[in-house]
Amino acid sequence: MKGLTSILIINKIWRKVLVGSTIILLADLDYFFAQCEELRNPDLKIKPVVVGVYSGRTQDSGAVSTANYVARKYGVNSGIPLHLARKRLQNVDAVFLPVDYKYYKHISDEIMAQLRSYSDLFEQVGIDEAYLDVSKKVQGSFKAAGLLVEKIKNEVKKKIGISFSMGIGPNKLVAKIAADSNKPDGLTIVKPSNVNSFLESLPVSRLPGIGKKTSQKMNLLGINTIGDLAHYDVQSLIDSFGRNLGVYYHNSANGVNNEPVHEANEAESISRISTLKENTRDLSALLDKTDQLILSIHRDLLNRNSKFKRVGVIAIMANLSVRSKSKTLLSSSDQIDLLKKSVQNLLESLIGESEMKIRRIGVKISEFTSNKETQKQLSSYF
DNA sequence: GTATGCTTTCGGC
DNA sequence: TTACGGCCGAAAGCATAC
Repeated sequence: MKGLTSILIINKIWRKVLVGSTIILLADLDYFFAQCEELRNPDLKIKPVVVGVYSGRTQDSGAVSTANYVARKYGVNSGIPLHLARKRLQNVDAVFLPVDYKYYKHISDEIMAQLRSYSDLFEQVGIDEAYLDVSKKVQGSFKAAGLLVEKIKNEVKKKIGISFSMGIGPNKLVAKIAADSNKPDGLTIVKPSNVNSFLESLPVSRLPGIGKKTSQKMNLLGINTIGDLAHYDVQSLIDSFGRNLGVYYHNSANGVNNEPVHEANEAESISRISTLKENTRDLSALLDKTDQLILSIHRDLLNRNSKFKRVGVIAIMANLSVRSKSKTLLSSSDQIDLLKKSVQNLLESLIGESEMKIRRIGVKISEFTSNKETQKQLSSYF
């Protein structure tokens, strides 16, 4: 065992000598949905562009998915109600469009293929982000990495017409924060020797995984910047946030992160959610909607040749609070009737727990097993 | 008391 | 005056087993 460890360490040192340090890129496609709309209609570029999810319940009910930077100047950001966006842009020549996911996905696929070709290891995150491990490709040189990124940016701009922001760092965490710090069309390089000075003055909320709630809690402990967090006693962090998070926060604040770049796996859950025409707590009205959602989920399930073992329903109540119910089955299944029956049971019990009417309803399945595996096991058994 | 598993909520994009 | 999507994975919260 000791011998093996030594070999691994020697291996690591050799790698360092041969290729230099690890270099990770994070590419983040700028205001992606809105930029895609500008791509197919360049006249939009000078106007505020708002891409929204329209729920169909009233004119303009829904939320903003992405807005271009012209619209953001008016306070129109992701997540705000479309009505509010209208109000903020009422005296401006603004353009409101519904999301066209298929089109955006097509553009994304082309860009991702391009990015992948420049990487040693590639990991797509969502429709608009990707990590590239380019350590070998650039021989561990941050300078070479910077030149490579300029080249990729120009090529994607020329071939596809989309801009993105890039962060370069010694690991995924630093690359991500770097990319966030200069948008749109930015490039930020953080060499290992600059990691600490780069991070220390930033607010803790810039660390992935630290949102509003956690940063408020940290502020109460006197932790405001990432530098404060980096110097805070680890054991005290563990006491406040638990072992996993405490260690994660400590390492992250010090720029330490060893997450490898790897190809994304298949999704761990499939879900659909939809806004009802009007608020209701009538079971048959809800089941009409969940049946539609189930049909779409089941199509996806068959496409990936999987079985599910867990079923859930999620309800957004009239006051926008969220309730959910889920259940693990005794065995995996791909049967739509079982799915429908499970959803009905969960829905009945959820309705029984509150007097409030429901505004949006969703269905989710998870804990998949592959049909292929099952078939293999069966055939080898017989 | 700690690990594990199940269920609900949180939060990023 | 108010206004409010549709995903996903991770974390939190809780119960049970050892």
